[in-house]
Amino acid sequence: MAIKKTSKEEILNKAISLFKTQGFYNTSMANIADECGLIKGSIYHHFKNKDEIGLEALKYISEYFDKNIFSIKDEALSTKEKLKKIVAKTDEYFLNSNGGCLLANLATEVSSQNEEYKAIIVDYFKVWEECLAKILEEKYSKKEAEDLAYEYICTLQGSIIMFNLTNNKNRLLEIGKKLLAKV
Amino acid sequence: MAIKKTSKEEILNKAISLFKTQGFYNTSMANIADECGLIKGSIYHHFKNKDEIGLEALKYISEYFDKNIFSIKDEALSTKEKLKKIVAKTDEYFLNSNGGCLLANLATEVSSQNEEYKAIIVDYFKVWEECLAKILEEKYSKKEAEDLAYEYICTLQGSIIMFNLTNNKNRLLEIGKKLLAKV
DNA sequence: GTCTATACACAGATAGAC
DNA sequence: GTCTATCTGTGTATAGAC
Repeated sequence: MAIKKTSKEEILNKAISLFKTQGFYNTSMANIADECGLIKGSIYHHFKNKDEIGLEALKYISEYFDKNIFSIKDEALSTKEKLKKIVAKTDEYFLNSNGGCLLANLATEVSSQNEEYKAIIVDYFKVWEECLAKILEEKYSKKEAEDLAYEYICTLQGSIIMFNLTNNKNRLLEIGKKLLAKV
Repeated sequence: MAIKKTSKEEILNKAISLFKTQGFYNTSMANIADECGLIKGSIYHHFKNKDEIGLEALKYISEYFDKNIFSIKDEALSTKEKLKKIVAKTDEYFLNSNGGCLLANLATEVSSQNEEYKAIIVDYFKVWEECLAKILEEKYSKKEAEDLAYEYICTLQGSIIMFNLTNNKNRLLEIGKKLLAKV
C-alpha cells in the first residue's frame, strides 16, 4: 500500500474550510493535518508555518474570484447579462461556502494583527468593487456606479453572516436580485 | 497604597475591546488581565472561565443595544424622528467601536462551535430587525418593512467590516442616510 | 513525503498565602 | 481581591529516521 502524496492545494483547501468554519486561531496545525489524514509535523514539509497557510489561503480565494468571477466584466455580453452571470456565480459560491467569506472573516479576526493579510483583503474588496462599478457605469454615472457596487458588496457580506446564522437561502439570493433589478 | 478593586464590568469592557480587535481565540486570559493591570489567575475570581467572559460579553453588548437603541422604537416620536434617532445612535456606536461589531465577529469566529453564543447572536439580530421593522411598518407593508430592516442591518454590518479595513467614515454614514431617505 | 519524537512556549485553570 | 506558584494540556515548530 503506497503512501499517498498529499498535494499542497489539498492541504490548503482543508485549511480554508477549517479557517472559515472554526476561525483561524482556533484551527491548529493538528486540526489541519487530521483533515488531510496526516500528522501535524508533516504539514511543515509543504508550508513554512501557519501564517504562510493563512496567507496562501487568502491569495487562493482571491485568485479564484479574479479568475472565475471578476473576469466576467470583460466578456462580450450585455450589461445585464454580465451582471447576471456575476451574481449567479457569486451566489453559487457563497451558498456552498460553509462558514462564509474567508476574506471577510479574517478581516475581523486577523487583519489588525497582520498587515500582509490586511493588504490582500483590502485589495480583494477593491477589485470586486471596481469590477461591479465598471459594469454599472454602462448605465450609471461613475459615482452612482461605485456607490451601487459598494452597497451590494456590503449587503452581501452582511447577508452571508446572517445566512451562516439562519440558513435562509432566499434572503441571501434577494441581494443579487435587487442589484439586477437596477440595470 | 491600597490595592485597587477591579470591577467585573471593568474586566468585561477590556475583554470586549480585545475580542473585537484581535479575536476571541487570539485573546488570552493573560491579555485580558494585562489590560486590567492584573495577573491572569485573578480573573478567575470574577469569572468561572473564558467561555463565561465571552458569554457575558455578548449579553452585555446585546443589553446595551436593547436599552439604549432598540428601546427608541417605543418613544413618542414621529416615524422619521424615531428612525433618525436610532440611526444616529447606531452610527455613533460603530464609528467609535474599534474592531467592529462584537456579535457579528463572534458569529463568524465562534458561533458554529458554541450553541449558547449562537442563540444570543441570532436573537440580537432578530430583535434589531423587529425594532426597525416595527417603525417602518408605520409607512410600509409588513413584508416591505421587514425587508428594508433586514437589508439595512446587512448593509451596515458589511459596511462595518469595510470601515475597519479602510477607515472611511462617510461610507459608513451613507448607509443610515439611505435608510432615512426611505421614510 | 510521512513518520516518530521532542523542544519549548503559552494556553486555561486551580490552590492557597496575603 | 490580588498575588505567587504550579498543574496540565495543547500550541507551533524542528530534527532526523524511514
